[in-house]
Amino acid sequence: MGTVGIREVAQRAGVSPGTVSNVLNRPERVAAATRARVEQAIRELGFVRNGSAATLRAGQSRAIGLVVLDVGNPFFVAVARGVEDVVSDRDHAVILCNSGESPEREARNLRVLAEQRVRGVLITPTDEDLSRLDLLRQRGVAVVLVDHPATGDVCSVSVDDVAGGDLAVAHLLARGAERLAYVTGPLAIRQCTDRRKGARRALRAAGLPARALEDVVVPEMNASGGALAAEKLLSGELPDAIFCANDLLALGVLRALSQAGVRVPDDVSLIGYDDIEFSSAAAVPLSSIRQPTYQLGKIATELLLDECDSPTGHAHQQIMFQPELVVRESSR
Amino acid sequence: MGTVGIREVAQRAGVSPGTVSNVLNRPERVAAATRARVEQAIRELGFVRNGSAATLRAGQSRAIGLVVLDVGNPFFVAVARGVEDVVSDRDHAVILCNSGESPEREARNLRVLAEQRVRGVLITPTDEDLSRLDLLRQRGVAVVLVDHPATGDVCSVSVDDVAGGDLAVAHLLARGAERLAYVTGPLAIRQCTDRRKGARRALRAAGLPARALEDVVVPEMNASGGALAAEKLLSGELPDAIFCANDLLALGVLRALSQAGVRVPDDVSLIGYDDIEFSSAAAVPLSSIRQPTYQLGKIATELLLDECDSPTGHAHQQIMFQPELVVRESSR
DNA sequence: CTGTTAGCGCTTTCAG
DNA sequence: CTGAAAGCGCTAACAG
Repeated sequence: MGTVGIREVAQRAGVSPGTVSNVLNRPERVAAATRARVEQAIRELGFVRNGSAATLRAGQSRAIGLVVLDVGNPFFVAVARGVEDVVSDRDHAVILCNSGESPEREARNLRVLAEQRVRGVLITPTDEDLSRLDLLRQRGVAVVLVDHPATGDVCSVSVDDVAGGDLAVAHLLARGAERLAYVTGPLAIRQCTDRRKGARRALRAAGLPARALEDVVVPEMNASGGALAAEKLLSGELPDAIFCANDLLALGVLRALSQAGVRVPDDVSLIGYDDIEFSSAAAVPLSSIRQPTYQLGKIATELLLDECDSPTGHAHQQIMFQPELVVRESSR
Repeated sequence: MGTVGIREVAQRAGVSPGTVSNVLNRPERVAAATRARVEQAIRELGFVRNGSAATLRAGQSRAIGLVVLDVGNPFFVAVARGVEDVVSDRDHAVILCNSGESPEREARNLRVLAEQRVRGVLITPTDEDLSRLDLLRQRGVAVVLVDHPATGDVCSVSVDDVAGGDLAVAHLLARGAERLAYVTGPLAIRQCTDRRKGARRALRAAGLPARALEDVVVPEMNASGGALAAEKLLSGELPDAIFCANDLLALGVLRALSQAGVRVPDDVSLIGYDDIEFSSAAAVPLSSIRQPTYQLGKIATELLLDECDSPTGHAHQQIMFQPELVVRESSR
């Protein structure tokens, strides 16, 4: 396998390696005729630029990292689309990493991204401990928090989860629920605790005690987790209404309840969170809290690239969107 | 930002750069005491190895590429999980790329992967034209086709789509359907044509002419595509049964039909393909054709890494799984 | 507008 | 078991 480098191309086109590099990176600085010769040589030789060499030279690559909690969750897929669209406009690449809600995997992912010398990282952290990010930031890698509000010297783009939890539970209460359950993933996940905080606020506003809302914690925020939660609920006295920390959980709850002969919303009301596409198509169309997912990814990426491009004259900002209640059959 | 390289670590630990490299890559060849000193220096300095430099030196990176048709499709997400699990066991990384069913984006993705000097590529091609892959293969990059049967000198792992199409339509016919529709994405996509081939085989076996199955082609294999197909179907006389080339399409069809007041399965039977998790939770639980998705990713990756590890003593093989019919409400 | 050149940080022989 | 040194392929600065 003859190594085809910039040297060989240069030789074939009768120019110097520097000129080939210019054709690749700043074509406008090369005379049209020379450029054409070089481009032909590139084609004939099947030359493909060595990205590692370029990255090594430049000190950083033309890529950013995106670390999400669950690639299997359509919520994050939608965010990723927003990221992808902005990034490819600017001729960068996205390295998509999945932490699977595990801090250890998150740390591994961050190390790989650091090794790859990405320009920046978009991340939905697995927990409150942001010290893992310092590894990156100290090295001059820009970081933007996605779906996680920041407090200080870092950009973030998020949605008001307290408001969302409030919205969801206020709605259930308005429909007459008195005993509620909150089905959630690990409480180390910020989204989970914030949504609960909002739920409790709604309870207080209605004059109900916090114990009117029972927590059902499961290890994974997916349909299996939901099924597990439903089992727990079925083993006791069913509540009037169930608020799930995301739609995947709600879908799992819905299925398990139906199989047990419990009717939604007649026997129990149900509301999810995220308003993923599948929710409206569920056996019982699911009420949910909608978030501007694509926007989340888009804005976060713009913030990140802005920080990369002018590390000095960049003011960190925390952007927070408001969620929206979507009422469907499951809580009607 | 003080650049912390292997040099600085070496200096601090009082050893040579070569020794630090050995600690990183072949720790067993370094005396325990020396190793401990080096590891401490690494920690104290917050050293992170420069992956580009290592890749440049090695000629290839410890990463493989995975190019899928649609990251938004749970089918590919499941495949990706299989890939991820094998790869991380072997201390490699996955670069996930989305072609979005577009040959142009596929070509772009492949170029990036070539530039990154990945060891190998797993790909579900957008069309029959595999020449785009030669760019890689000529450069010694191993390639395995995923969900796409190969014919010759390349590995592939796939599921028998002709059998799947046959299974689906034979089932619909057995339930008494006489006029059918096939809702599909672009026929350039192999899966789409193979499933149709199987469908027609079932028709023949039942003594029906090929025209008993009307094609409804939409540009994208997702829920919007399905809605579009439903519109077309509603503008004419509805068939007895609808076979969709994947579950996302079927879900879209289901929703659009329901909104138009058409009842499934009473007015029209419906079956999808892939048996994604959401299908069983749909408004009308969806019949579908199940494929061993996780296995697909797992086996493909094992084949790929095998080829990478012994490029010479590697025999290409084409593995084909059989799909399975799953009957639910939508065609009962 | 084009050529020359000096590394980017790491790994890997080859000596010691 | 450890050190010295060459070079992977590319780019950017400077000279012509």
